[in-house]
Amino acid sequence: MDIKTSSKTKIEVPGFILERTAKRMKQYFQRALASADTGITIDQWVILQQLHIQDGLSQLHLAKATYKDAPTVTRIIDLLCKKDLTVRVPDEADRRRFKIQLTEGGKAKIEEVLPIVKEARTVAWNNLDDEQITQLEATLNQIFDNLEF
Amino acid sequence: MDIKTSSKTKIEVPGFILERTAKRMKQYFQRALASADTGITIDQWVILQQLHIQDGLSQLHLAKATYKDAPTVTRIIDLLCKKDLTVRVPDEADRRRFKIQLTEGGKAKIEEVLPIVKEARTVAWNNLDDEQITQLEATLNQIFDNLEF
DNA sequence: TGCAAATAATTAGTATAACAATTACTTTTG
DNA sequence: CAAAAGTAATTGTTATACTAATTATTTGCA
Repeated sequence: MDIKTSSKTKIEVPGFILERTAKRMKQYFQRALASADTGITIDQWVILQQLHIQDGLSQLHLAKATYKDAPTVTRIIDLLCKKDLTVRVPDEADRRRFKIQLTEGGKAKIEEVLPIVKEARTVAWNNLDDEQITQLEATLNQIFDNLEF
Repeated sequence: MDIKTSSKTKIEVPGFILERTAKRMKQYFQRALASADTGITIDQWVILQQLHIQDGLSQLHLAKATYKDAPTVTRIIDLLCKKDLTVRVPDEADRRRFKIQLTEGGKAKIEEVLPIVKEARTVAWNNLDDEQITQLEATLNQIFDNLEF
């Protein structure tokens, strides 16, 4: 019995396909970062990338922008700070907050990692035309909106 | 500054949309299971569902069928066995293996959970026609294949 | 103004996931 | 047939995610 190729013995609902594709994509990006010895994970990259777009965000802003929750962001920032890629700057306007800022090392890390991520993207979207990607985004966003809570 | 609605300050590449949609879907199903007090997680459900399709699979077969890795399956089976939903039956043809079998409780749990999962699915696929779902599956499978390793 | 409610960050506990390494067993093959 | 190679399950470590609870601070409202 070969589970890998039998069709009647596999879960094939769209949700499962979505889940496994997202998982493999994440794994692929993760391995690309690991084999290039970047020293960061894909989730840490997502935070760095967000800071690249807009530096000095609070942790809660980062959480909302990246769809991660607050405890997760706390721990990712802990790791990024330990690696000297970011710093927590107290927000003097609200002493509960920090502004998370990229260090010079953090900015350098972004320059280092960006080509690796772009290369992985070209692999992922290979054989897909713009129309398909647009359609994919629209459908995914519809599902996302359906599941608003 | 409202991060939630500003478009220029958000990461909007297709991979990010895929990731966040898969994450929200998983979260939605997870909450449906939790609020109905099923006592299982969505990942445990995936294993149960696979056993429902084909009972008595080895852990490695389960891993391949569900795209989880072996250690993850070991730990999920540990939990399912602790809840008396499955049992590890030694495979006398190969003493390295177990056959994972549903208990009566496991079968009952599947009957209990299936309607909850089906209901969540109708919410997820709301506003999508069959053509869109077919297209979505095809595109996702193309991406999945692109990232074969 | 003062106190209750809300907010930002953190901590703790459990579950999932990747990877590496280990143990026990089976298959290959020399 | 015995040693080597391969396989199934497990264990350990690190990271991410969700929930709940805690602390510190700020805001809202009576």
